[in-house]
Amino acid sequence: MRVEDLKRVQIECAKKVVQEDDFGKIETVGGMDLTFEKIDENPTRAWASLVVIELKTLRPIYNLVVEDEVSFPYIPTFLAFREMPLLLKLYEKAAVKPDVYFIDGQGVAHPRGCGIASHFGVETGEVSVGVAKTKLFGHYREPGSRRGSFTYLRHRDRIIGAVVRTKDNTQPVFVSVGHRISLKTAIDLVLKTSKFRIPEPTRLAHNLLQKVRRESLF
DNA sequence: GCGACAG
DNA sequence: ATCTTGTCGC
Repeated sequence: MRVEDLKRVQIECAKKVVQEDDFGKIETVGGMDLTFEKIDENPTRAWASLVVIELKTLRPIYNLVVEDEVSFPYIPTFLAFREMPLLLKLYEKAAVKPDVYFIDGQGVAHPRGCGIASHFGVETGEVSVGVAKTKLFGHYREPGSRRGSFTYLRHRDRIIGAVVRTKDNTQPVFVSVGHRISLKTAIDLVLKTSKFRIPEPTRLAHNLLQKVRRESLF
C-alpha cells in the first residue's frame, strides 16, 4: 500500500470523528498499551494489554493481554497502521468493555486529524482519548508547574488538544480527543485518573506488559 | 532546503 | 518503543 492511500484513510477517518460528549455515564476507564520483543526487527513479536479501572476508586477490575506478530514499521504519523491490528484483537477478546478507552498516542492532534486514538474510536465506535508522552503536531506554551494546570495545543489558532500537568513539577502529557468526547471532558478525565504522571489505566497497562514481556523472555 | 517527527 | 545503574529530588 502506498503512503498516499494511507493518508486517504486518515483523511476519511477524520471526517467521522465526533468531538462532543456522546455517551451516558463514565464509570470505568480502560487503558491500552503495546510492547515489542525487538524494536529493531521487522516482523517482531508484540503484546498488547488492556486494564480497566473503576473511576470512583481508580482500582483495576479487569486485565487482558494478547500476543501477535507485527510487521508494519513505525513511521511518524502512521502509527495506527502498525499498532491497530493488535489493539483490535485485544478489543475483540475483551470480556469487559470500559466506558472510555485511553490510547497511547494522539487523537485529533495529528497532521490529518486522525491519530491512533481517533482511528481506534472511529473503527470500533467506542469513546476514546489520546494520551501521549510527547508532541507529534501543533504548537503550545508550557503549562504551569502544578498538577492541574494546562495549555492548549494549537494548529493555526485552532485548538487540537491540551498539554496537561498531571503531577507537580513533572513533564506534562498531551491529551486530545479520540472519538465521541469533548476536549474539556477528556482533560477532566485524565486528571481524575492520574495519581502519577501517567493516568492509571495506561500506567497499569504498561506495567502489566513489562511483566509479561520479562517473563516471556528466557 | 531545513527542521520536526506519537510508539 | 527498547537498551540500563545509580542518583537526585520530593
